[in-house]
Amino acid sequence: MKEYLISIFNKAAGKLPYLQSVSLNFENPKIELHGDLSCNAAILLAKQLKKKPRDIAQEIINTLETDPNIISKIEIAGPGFINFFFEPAFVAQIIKSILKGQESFGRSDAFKGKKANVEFVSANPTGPLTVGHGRNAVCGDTIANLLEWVGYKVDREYYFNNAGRQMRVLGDSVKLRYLELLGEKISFPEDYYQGDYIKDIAKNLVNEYGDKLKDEQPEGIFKQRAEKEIFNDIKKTLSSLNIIHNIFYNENSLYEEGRIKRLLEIYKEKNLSFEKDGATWLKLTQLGSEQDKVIVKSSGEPTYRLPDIAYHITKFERGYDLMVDLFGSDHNATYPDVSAGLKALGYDSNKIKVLIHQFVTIMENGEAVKMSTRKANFITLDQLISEVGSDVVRYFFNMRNITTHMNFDLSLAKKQSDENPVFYLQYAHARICSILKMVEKENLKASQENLDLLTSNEEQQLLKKLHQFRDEVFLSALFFETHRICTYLEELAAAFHKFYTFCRILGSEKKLAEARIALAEAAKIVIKNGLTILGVNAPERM
RNA sequence: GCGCCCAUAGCUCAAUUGGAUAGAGCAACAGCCUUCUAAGCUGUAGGUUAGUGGUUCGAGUCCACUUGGGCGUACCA
Repeated sequence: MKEYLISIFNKAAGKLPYLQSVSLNFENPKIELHGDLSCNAAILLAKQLKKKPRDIAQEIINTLETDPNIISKIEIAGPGFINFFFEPAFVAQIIKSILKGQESFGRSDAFKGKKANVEFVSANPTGPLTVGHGRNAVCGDTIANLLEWVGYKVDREYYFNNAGRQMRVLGDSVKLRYLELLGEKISFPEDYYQGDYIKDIAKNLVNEYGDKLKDEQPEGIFKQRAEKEIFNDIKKTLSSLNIIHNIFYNENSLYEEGRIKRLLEIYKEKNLSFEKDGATWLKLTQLGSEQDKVIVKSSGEPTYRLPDIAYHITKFERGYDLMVDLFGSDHNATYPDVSAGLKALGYDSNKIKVLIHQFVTIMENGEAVKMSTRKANFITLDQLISEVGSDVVRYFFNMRNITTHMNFDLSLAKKQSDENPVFYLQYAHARICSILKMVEKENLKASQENLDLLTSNEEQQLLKKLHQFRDEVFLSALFFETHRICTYLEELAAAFHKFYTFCRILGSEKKLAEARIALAEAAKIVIKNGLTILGVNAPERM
């Protein structure tokens, strides 16, 4: 429908040049009375043309060459909206595109030939993933899916650091637990990793090596073993959500390849850094920031900013047209420094899209649970998945705008998992599969011959919803908003359930039944494609 | 103190990026299964969009201030 309007407006723009100076915007009105699609161009043009919007609207309508078999009515309404009403028979034609496109319907090649990198999760291997990481993981993977649907070639990347202070404490923690298991009296510092998983790793070492590791350094086998086991667990957790990163980028390689050293030299050469109090500072004030920041501590160790900048340079070198970084809100202060540091070197930081998601507050028995990996009072992502299932976890995190502070009531999630909207969608899909099996037994088949019979309110509502899918995918990708897909699918499922209730297939006249089967198949394809983007299964029966 | 984010129905959240009468789910109430899956459908009730002012044809959305919350504000990441 929208494509048709765009084409006739483009044609009219030849006669009305001012149409080219406005961005054409066709909306789906909330109220049926306002038509199927609505255009506000006349209102937007009023000021520029110094004419009444309704007069401009009339002029536009007079110029449009519309096919009466496609558009049944055009109205000017309110302050100057142009409302278009479509012929039911034309609306039904969408079924043909859907059945032709199948599992590709909704994809577009808008960004064909472009490469994108989505960096997400990126948790250091100091402990299992928590529910908080779950939001990052799910949204990151879904955004990657969305980008693929609009034509990008996408890399899913995990950036990690296995050096540094956190990891040293991890090694120390494992060694202490190891000694404890050997019967030594230890005192376990409060700021060490308290979780039971540390004891499990120590136990494995005792089982394999006995007391032979007593004199080993914590930085050696203890740290290495901990990293390996924890990383394996993280990957296992992610893969149970069907999340697979194809690139793991180790911060350490930036040092090994001499990138850190080189970057420092470049900043010095360009006179963008200076020495003070034994540390090296980046002249961020000169680049528009509030204050200068340390990039190498007086101890000689770089702060996170330097490797972060070097890391993003590798992404530029790897030729990405779009780089998405997904962080929790605790990182909201770090990015501007990195961006400024990159811009100073001539990199186009507009290619980097930093998405900050707000925290997940876990509620249990009406109380907020404060979580910390160090203190080990977290709820792991694994626990959550095993309690409610991967589909619910993925849907739950996807269904909300990442800007929202999200409340996760654990007790409620377990109790009411049956009432989760994801089942509403899956049920719609299962219902369609079931009816399609049923009609096969009756020797009925989908037919595209008599789609013009699909004129009832429920059929038309469902068809119009199907028209919107491709646009929803495109806009979701453009704005990196996964929740739009959820909202759309809930509306689509609702439209289907109504159709199912009021428009029966078995028992209808044969031509009508065959057209309805085609409609049901089209709805099935779109629901399934939408769920696929979200990473949620579309079951054939429930 | 300063910076970023947030505040919408009893609860959890939407609202086509400034559009027309702010919508869903859950919870509550009243109905619908001898007929394709009742994990469904129909109806009722629920709102000064935290507050005050401003910008314009038009504001939940943009601006200013106020209130209340989250996260930062390191020579941690």
